Amino acid sequence: MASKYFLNRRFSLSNSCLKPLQQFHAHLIVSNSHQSLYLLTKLLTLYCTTGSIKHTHQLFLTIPSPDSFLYSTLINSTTKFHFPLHSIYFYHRMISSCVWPSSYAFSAVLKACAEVSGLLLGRVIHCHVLAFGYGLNVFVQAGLVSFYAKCGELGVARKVFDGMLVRSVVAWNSMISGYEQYGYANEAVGLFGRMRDSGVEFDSATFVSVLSACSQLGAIGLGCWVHEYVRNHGLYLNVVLGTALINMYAKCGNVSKAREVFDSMEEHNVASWTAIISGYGMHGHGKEAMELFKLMKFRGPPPNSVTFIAVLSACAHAGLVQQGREAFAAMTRDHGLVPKMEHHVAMVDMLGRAGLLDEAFQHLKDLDSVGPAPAMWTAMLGACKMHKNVNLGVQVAEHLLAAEPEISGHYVLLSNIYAMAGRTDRVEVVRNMMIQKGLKKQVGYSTVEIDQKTYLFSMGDKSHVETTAIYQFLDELMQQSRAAGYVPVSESVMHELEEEEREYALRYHSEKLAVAFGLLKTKQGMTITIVKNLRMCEDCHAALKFISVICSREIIIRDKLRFHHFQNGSCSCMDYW
DNA sequence: TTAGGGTTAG
Repeated sequence: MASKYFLNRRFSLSNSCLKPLQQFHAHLIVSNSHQSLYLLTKLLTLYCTTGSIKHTHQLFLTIPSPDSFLYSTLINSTTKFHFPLHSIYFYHRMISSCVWPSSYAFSAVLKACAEVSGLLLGRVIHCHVLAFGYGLNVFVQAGLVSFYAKCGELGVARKVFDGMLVRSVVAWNSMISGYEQYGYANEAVGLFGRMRDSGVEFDSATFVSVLSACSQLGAIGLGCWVHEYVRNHGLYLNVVLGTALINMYAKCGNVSKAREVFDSMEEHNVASWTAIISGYGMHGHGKEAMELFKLMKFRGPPPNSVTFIAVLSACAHAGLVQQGREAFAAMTRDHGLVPKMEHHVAMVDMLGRAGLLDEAFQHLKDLDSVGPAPAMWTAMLGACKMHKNVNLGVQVAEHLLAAEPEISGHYVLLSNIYAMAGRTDRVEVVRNMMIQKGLKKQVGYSTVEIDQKTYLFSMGDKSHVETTAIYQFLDELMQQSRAAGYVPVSESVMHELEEEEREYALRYHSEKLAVAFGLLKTKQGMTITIVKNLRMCEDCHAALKFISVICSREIIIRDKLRFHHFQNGSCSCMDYW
């Protein structure tokens, strides 16, 4: 319903804008001005602005000898209004008509290539850049850096970037953003450090990418530095920068700071609303997430598909099943949004976590006609493990292993389920299957940030210079924990491939090492924040409750799915994860 | 004599 409304609206908007343009065009012909390339260029741009590529193209075909400027403007406009294929077509027309391209044409067509992920085409255009002598043009070079970075060719992007004699802020931003977008957050932060040293002035786009990198790393120290800089230099907190800050604070463990930023922003859009709802959700604050969602419906922009993923996920992590069901129904009923696979995954996850395994399974089976995605089976399998339903778990795992036989995580989950049921014979079978297929358990790692520097630990890691002190301190902590009543949860390591690794693995999981290091390196009373790439294991979850009491510290762990705040012997997730 | 490259939520 809603999309139909927007379609009609767009259609009528185009129509109402087109008429005066057509009148203007008619006027040009009547007054014999239709030979003026200047006026025709203007008219082409305006047609493009209305979204009517058909009229733009038709007008172009009537122009006998377009010049370089007209082509550049046309390529630029078609790219700007998201007709990348037309942009590439007009570029081709220009080259084959032997019109000498300007540097402007290259910036624009490279952007169009990036939009369609046309790596091969972009490479050809890179050759043209060199052939036409624009290899050292600052704008074209920045365009190339941006193009290669967006296509994930970070090495090539970096080569062009390093070869620049003058590096504009946009070139720096493109390179930093490329690293961040492809998950190389450390490289993004590192390059930002070099940018600081080089004396180039940052702008809000620099900070948006750096803040996203901080979010990935849990690097709140650097994130706060950026926030301070923005405040001290009077940079306007636009909606994009504000959203990046909300996301950074939420993902670095400080959701109340995220809320402060949200409240201080002059303008909110659907992304900023979604960011704060999602932030509350990942910390298990479902009530606050739903209150904001209510407020959004009352005075914000209409929620979109991403907003509903955040809402359903917030309900899942807080056990708000009824509200989740209602939101799922409202999605189509009130907002005309068709649930995508991600929404179904969130529903299965929510119902499964709440122990409503039959309903979750039914939701999954109802999608049989379209074929439920592996992610739905994964959510279902996770729920079976959580609620110790071995029979259903095995049934679900069979589907999942048939669909994705190469994902080691599925085998690990299944072996956990067998281990819980005491079926060590089956654990062994699953383990052998993994060995036969040459699959290895995904390596878990945890990071902790101290004085704006991020330290990474993996299981049994001994690469750190202070390894001896860290292990000694961790052993002391575990000893004190045991004296206080902690019992190791050995199930958590049943999936380790080698027998002798188990005891060792349990004692020196990456999150325990990162916590020990964090405690050693920070002052008493300071909160420790750890980021883990996988879900945290049950044993570490149990141990950290004790450690939070022994050290009188708040310990925050962000795992693959959500946040855990350990304080005074309990966790904010209430063991509901 | 008209114009450019970079940035948010899952």
